[in-house]
Amino acid sequence: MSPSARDIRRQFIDFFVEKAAHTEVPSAPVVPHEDPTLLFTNAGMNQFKDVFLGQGTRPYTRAVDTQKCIRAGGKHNDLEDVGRDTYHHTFFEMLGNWSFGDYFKAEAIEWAFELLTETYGIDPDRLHASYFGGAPSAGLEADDEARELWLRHLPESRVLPFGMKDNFWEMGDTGPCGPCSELHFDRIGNRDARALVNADDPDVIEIWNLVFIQFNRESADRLVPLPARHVDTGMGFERLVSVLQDKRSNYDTDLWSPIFERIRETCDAPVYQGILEARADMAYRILADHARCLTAAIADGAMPGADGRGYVLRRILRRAVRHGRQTFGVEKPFLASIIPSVVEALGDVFPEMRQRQDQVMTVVNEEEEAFRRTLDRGLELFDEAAGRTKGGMIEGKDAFRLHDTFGFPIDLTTVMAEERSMTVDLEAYEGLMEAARQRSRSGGDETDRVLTIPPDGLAKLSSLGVHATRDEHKFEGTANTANVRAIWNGETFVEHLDAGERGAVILDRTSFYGEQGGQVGDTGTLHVSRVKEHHPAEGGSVVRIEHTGRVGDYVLHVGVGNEGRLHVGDEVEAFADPDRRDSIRANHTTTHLLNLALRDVVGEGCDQRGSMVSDDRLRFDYAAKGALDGATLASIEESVNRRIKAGLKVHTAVVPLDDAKAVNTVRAVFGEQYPDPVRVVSVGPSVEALLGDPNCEEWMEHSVEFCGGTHLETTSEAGAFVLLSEQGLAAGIRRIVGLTGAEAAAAVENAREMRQRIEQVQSLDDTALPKAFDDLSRDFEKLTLGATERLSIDDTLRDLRKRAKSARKQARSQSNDALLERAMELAKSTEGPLVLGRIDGADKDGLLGAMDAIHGRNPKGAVLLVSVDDAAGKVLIVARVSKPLIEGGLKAGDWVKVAAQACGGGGGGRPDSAQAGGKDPARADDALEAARAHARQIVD
RNA sequence: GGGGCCGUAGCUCAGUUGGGAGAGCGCUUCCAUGGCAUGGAAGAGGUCGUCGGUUCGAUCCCGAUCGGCUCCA
Repeated sequence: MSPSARDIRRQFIDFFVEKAAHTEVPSAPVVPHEDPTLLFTNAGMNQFKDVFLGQGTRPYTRAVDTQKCIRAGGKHNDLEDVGRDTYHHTFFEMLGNWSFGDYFKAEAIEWAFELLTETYGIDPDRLHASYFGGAPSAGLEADDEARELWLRHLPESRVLPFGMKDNFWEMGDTGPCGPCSELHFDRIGNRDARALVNADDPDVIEIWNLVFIQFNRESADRLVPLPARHVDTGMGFERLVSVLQDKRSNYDTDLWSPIFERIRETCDAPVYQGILEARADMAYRILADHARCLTAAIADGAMPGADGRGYVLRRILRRAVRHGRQTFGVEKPFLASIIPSVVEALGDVFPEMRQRQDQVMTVVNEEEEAFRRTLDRGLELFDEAAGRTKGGMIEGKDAFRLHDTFGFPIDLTTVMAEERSMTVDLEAYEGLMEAARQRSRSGGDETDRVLTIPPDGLAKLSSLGVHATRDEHKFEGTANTANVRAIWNGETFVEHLDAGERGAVILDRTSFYGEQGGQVGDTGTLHVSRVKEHHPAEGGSVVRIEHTGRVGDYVLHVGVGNEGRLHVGDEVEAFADPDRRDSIRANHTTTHLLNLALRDVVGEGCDQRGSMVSDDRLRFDYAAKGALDGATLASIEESVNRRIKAGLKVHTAVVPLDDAKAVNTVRAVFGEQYPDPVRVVSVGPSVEALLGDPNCEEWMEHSVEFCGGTHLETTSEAGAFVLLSEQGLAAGIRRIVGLTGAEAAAAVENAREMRQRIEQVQSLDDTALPKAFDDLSRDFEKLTLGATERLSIDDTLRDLRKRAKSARKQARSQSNDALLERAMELAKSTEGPLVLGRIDGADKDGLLGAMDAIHGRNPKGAVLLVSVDDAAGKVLIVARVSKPLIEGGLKAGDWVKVAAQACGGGGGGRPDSAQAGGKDPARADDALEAARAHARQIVD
């Protein structure tokens, strides 16, 4: 009887914990925290990257874990391979043991061999070890140390050297690196499988990679030995299980069978046969893999969306839905019902999946519904395109449009075409695709580049001896003296920044707050106080800092040189703009109060999904089912203001994470990884009081959050809070925008003035009302107003709008009556087929109406009317000509043109009906005369 | 981060050399009708997403902006 996946995982962890005092570390979220270079966590080392880069430390030097990984999108993209073979997955677990400057090769190799052969009982004859065979061209020697260690257990014939590609690990172009050593397993056995190692043979597979980090690469040809050497190992869990359960495919293990069973029930599918080429079996594998991936990602807080990792999730979900529909013919949304089987399989190891199961299912369901809607729209276009094919080939531009606008992958279009015995012009499609890619690439903003430093730049920084910026005084923000350590110009590090140049300045210490945790960075100035010795003649310099950001543990002061030249090595006085900092502090503390008010008013479940605190407003995104009504908004606003008025003291303290987590009222953000110790921000009670009695009921009245931002000393400094808007962001997520301080006061004042104006307008009579109402309502749209005020004012305006409308209508019908009357008089007083006249004060519709009235009376003639609008300084001309007269040569278009040209304008239209305008009301009669002359010439 | 498409009546959408805002469904009223999408007549309902520009004139052309969809990196 083979061991279960659960046992295998447990044995791995226990082995390192018990055998060698490793600390068991939970898997990091699959959505990386503060690492923009990474779409998803894709390797076990991600969560320890800062340790390897020498930028961070851990309270332990030996760790063991199973890490949730996603490889989809980005550089490592396995999405298209999933389902086609037995071992590619978008989501998988990576087992690993780690040494941070502790043990090295001997122990790592010894334990790896012992675990596999003794604990797991793998036949040593099936194992091959690979080691780094050296690369003379790169100046690297063979890793004979590893070779010797393996030879203690394995014969020479199964300890094999490989080159850079297979056995030398590098994080980037520069940075930590080192040789690695892998264990390969032969699924068949009793043969000489040497030649099949690293040869992409499905039966001779790599199961464990041991990386020995011993160098730091400073440049393409310079390697320096590291003082602290690390071990980073990774063993693909799914593959290991297949080996230990003696299955040739990862999918044949008990990790997948419960999920397959659920798919069979849900989709009413034929039983899984395990055949690689079978369409149904492929769909099984894709559905199961994608369901696992979606569960992991969404449970860690990712959402399907239009860009970045959200877009990757959307594609994965659609691919799953498509296979369910096309292969199993499922019509209803079905994907969500597979999720519980994933949670059942993995929920014990990754409890967040169990906690968030309902939410994952809701999100998946909504996204599937949305996909169905675009699918329907695209189907119409497809039908249309199919209808006008020539020779049964769908045009490339139609296929492209389906892809680009409706999200139809090309293979879907091809399949649908095949079902109708048609083909797709793939060549033209590819051409358009490439053109689109080109267009997309050619854009781009120069100024953004300077805002961040890529990973190799970072490595360069540390090799230049630039240490992490000391920013412990960022909470006070007082001016400080600092030394310029580096200047980044967006491409490379430079020695100086001239006036007018843009760059990012790195100081040894700063009191600027770098953008972090949803709080914007500070702005300010850097003044040179003492120039570096060897260029004293150049004098001082000032740099205006427009943004402060963070990369790794460095704080970047991004700005433009104002005067002089700033050199690396100069001493500067750094001033952060104090007023702006105050506004940010007010908005940040108020954001915490808002978070608490939401829980008070709406209840649990409205968890924070993000926030943005800047100097002019605050933004808070949270999970919610639907919109909040006016009364709810009002009471949230009131709740925040009550706490502001109460003048509560804001306390901060850095305390052990576990102690802080125990406090009952803490609102932590899901999926966020908090440092230990963590900074606690408490509004009201002191942090000592909280920790002294973490379960005290009273705390629930107060806001306590883990937060690294800047805050007020007492809440009353915020002045007031105005809730500006509440709107939907994405399925299940809503956003509140709010103001504090002066901005809030202005919004309150705006509302007061607006109400006054409404009262004035209400007292107007019907002639003045329409225009006054238009002005009022236009200003209302533009005005910054609190959401509750806006709602209630909008209510008042509704009645007024009705009144204005009917007043306008009545006025128009009255003026139209008058116009018609004058038109009839004109017609009566004119002899012959031509009616020309001037009816001032008519608008376009009125004039056209009058013209029609005359035409109705005189259907065989021609009419041309002129109206003067003195206020606008314009002349309006309309004309209508009957068929017989058109044939006689009188065309309405020409006619009005002649008239318009006589009063400084132009115009045109159809032969039977035309309009024109002029800019000179004084010459309106000239226009009329010109028109009369023109018509007489033709008609008479 | 960059590109493409879309935004017109309560709903689904038409609307080209730039020249008078439409259809179907729904709604209101009246007439007819013993029936599950009943027939007929009349009517209401529109800042053509918003702001700016070009023009005598913009739903239409141009620019910005907001919202929805979508693709690429």
